[in-house]
Amino acid sequence: MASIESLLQKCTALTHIKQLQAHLLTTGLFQFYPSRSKLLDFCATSSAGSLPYATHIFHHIPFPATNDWNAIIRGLAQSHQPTNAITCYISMSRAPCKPDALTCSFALKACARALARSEALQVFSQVIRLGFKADVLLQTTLLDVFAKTGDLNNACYVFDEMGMRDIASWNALIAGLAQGSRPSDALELFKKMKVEGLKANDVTVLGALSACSQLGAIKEGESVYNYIRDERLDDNVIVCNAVIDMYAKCGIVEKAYWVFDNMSCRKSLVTWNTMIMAFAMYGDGVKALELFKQMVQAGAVPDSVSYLAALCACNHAGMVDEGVRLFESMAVCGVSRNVKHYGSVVDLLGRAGRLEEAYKIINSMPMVPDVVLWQTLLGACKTYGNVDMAEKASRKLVEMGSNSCGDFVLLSNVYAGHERWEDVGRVREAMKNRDVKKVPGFSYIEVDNVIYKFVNGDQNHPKWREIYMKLDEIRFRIKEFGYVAETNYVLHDIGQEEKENALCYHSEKLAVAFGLISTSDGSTINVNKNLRICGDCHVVIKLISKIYGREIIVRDRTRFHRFKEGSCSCRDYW
DNA sequence: CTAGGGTTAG
Repeated sequence: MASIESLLQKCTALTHIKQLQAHLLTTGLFQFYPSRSKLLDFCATSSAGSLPYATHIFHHIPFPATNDWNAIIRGLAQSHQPTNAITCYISMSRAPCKPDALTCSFALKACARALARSEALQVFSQVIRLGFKADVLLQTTLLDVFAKTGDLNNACYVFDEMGMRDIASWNALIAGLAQGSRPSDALELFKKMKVEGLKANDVTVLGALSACSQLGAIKEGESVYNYIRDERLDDNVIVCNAVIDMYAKCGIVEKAYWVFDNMSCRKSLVTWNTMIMAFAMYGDGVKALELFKQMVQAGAVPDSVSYLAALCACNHAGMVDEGVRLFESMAVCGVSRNVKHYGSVVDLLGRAGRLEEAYKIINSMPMVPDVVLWQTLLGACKTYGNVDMAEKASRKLVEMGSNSCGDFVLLSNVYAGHERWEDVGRVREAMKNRDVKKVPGFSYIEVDNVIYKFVNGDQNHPKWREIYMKLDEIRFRIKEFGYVAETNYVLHDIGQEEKENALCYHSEKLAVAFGLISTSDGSTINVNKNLRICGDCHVVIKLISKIYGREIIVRDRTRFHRFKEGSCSCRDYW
């Protein structure tokens, strides 16, 4: 008889599995290993199988073996309800058979997916009790769980304590650091790995590229790409996609497109989506939509991410009607809309001043609108000075328990625009009574291969006095060009002069000033900010680009701004 | 027929 593996491989539907099960039952093989466990495993994890059916079989086994449990725990860990795997693992500890290393592996994987940190620690203590402490694979999984649950210190600790490490262990920590808002540490580890004589593979470079993208570290990114080419890692479409994304996020959309256009491997849907999103971030709506068409012509089927990228492109390019048409065509094409699609059109309509339509769309949503949607609408209300709508949006935000400082400032600015000072005061009072949160803004800039980070009002940089002097100079020079500080971007509970100061030392201004004093005349300055650029900084940087003859590229949370000769690529629409 | 399991782009 053919082996159970080869028979399972031929199963493409649940009925095939059932036939095989019947066959095993009649031949009496079902009660023996490894056949039963292998069938269970296949049924629980393969797309041809069915997890409920696997669970059903499992419950009818009088004394399940370790491998039967493993099959179910593995299946549950991969399912939409990974916590069920943890529950199952706990019931197993009351069963007569013992968990093995594999059981622990699947349980830890479930913890990672369920973001269950304390459960992961419990599984880990079991790992030690059962004597699997030195298992490299388990240690790597554990490291990954810590990283994914946001406990990077413990992830590093596990890594440091490992007696043996292989490439996957390094990869797990590099990826963990990159995805856990410590991209600089990820890059450092990437370099250290090479120093220690390990050869980076495709997974390693993905982590490194992700770190470069976040930091906007073009030099690093470029050198990673050179390595990729030398090692021929670019025959992997996933690697190519990450390279395209890296170039796009580091401000070189042309290079991103070059990589896209010169790929030796087959493009995937992600490849197209990445490139469309890249054009969108630059406000090049025409190219983005062209690519969207090309993608369809090439036979790819756009998914919800493709539509999001295209909508985003319309949004950043002010192509309102195209955007609305795309949004409406989604249903026809059978692509489901999520909160982000709604967010994008609401933004699109809001910025065009079509507030009523935006409001109607929010109310027509089949899912609960999130905070971001109402904030978007509120922002549009501020732009168009619509008090009624602003009050509606604010009421929703308060109901939803939003404590964001920006929301209060927006509402108070709408009132201020109509000189309704009593209402302004009321909002200010509400802010004091609540513990409003401010997300700290920061900016990165790379100078001579070193990445510097600035926070608002930063005085930690060794050259901070020089930087502040440069900013004073800038402030003086731009006033000649008629600059007036746009202080309505600041909280209302401080005086005018303080407001100007608060604006003056925004992280992006500090980074640009540092760029001016530490790079050669005429060279391009690249800055990367975690939040959206503020209106005042936008005005100031435009003027800087003109007065100092510099091209300045600022990447903010959502897009790129390319400042040149006094104007910005976004045409002040963002 | 007693291994299998870990790291991965939009």
